[in-house]
Amino acid sequence: MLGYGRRVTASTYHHGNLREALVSAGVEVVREHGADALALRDLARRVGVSHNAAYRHFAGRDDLLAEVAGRGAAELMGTMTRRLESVTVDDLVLRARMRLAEVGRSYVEFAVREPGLFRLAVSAIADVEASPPYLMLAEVLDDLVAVGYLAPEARRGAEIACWSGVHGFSCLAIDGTSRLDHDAALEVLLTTIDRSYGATTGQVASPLPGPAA
Amino acid sequence: MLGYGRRVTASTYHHGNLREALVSAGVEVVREHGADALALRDLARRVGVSHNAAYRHFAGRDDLLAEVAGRGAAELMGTMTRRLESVTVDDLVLRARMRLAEVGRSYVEFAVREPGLFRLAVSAIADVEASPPYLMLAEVLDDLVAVGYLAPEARRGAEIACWSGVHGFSCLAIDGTSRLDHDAALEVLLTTIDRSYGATTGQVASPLPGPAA
DNA sequence: TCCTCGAAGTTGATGGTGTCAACATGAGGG
DNA sequence: CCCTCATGTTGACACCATCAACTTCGAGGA
Repeated sequence: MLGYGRRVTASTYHHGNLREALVSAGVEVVREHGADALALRDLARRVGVSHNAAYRHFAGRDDLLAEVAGRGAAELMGTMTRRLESVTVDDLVLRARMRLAEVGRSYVEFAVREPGLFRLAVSAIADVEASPPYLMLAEVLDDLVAVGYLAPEARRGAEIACWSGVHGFSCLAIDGTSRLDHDAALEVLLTTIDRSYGATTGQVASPLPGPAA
Repeated sequence: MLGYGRRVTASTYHHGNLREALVSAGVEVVREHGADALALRDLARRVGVSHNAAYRHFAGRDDLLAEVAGRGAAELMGTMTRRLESVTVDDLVLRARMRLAEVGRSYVEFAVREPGLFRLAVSAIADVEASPPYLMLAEVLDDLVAVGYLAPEARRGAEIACWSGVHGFSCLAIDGTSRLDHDAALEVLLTTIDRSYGATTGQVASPLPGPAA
């Protein structure tokens, strides 16, 4: 037997599940107070184990933080994927445009909803051009070219341009003390990008439908 | 006399200049190692004063950090202003477009050159819509409308959209481990914005001149 | 069945940090 | 000339990360 599923509330010497318990406690702390507030000793206390127990499962604080960052990134991509799939429109061009906008909206909304996890996840991105958000954008942008809305000559580097826009908006919205969350501002940003891309194929910007509401 | 200009290397009991010495030491630390690495005790050591001396001039670590953030913000605005004024082109429309691009370039370049100060300065922004970068963008965008490149209907919210783009690019470029500094990517972003604004008045995007080089 | 061996958890120490409280100094105004 | 009080100092406390040495206990072989 694999030794998991230890009996509840039994204070065994061996926790049996420490690694997972620490990570999920870590996620909770980062969610509520940010990555700076994560302390190994505090986590150990919460889980009911002594300080230093964590060192049997993680090389140190940074290692645990990296694991938490992974959870955050996974959560972000999960919600983005769901939102992408929720776009159901028949017109191919409109559908592609709305998918791009929805990627941006879901990204920003996650950042605002989970600033702690968001900041940590982003700070852990090693290779920008190999990261999940980049790859998702790449797909959506390819589609935009395929349906004839974005000109192939303007395709190169579009991932970074789009990501920069929504990422910067997210940071401005959650950084510092004042919150800029005005939905209208985000729609302006998304419209700006959409208009620019339409212009590459001479299409006048028909208004982009707003959020699903 | 104002008690300043104390004699060099004289180990007086009263430093005479502690506040300034602490702040500039703080700027140096943040510049080289980031805000997280700033420790009051370390600063005191560098300045040759005992721990706790700083508490005669600052309420605590956060207070000192705020002062350093102010210095960073001032430096950022200084370089941006100089770069803005360096745009000397006769054609009014082209000049306005280049000024917008130059705001973006100088912002990103500062972030890449001084990531520690940049991050700290941005994190200290209290009211986004009253911050110096926002106000500078507002001026440039007003100009863009005045010369007939940006349509008045598309003017609203443009500060946030532009700032989001360059800010996000900056963050992606300096965050995490891998650096994305590819100049070409920034030009793509600036072109995307420029094209979008030109489209609002039906102007086809004549290529935007690259960096002064 | 028993025994051992190593993974998992514990205790303790070291050196770092921010911050409070009480004390010491000495420069400048009365 | 001396007194005052802003400016520095010393000491203490409570945290923290991390290393080293010790303890426990579960699983697998004899």
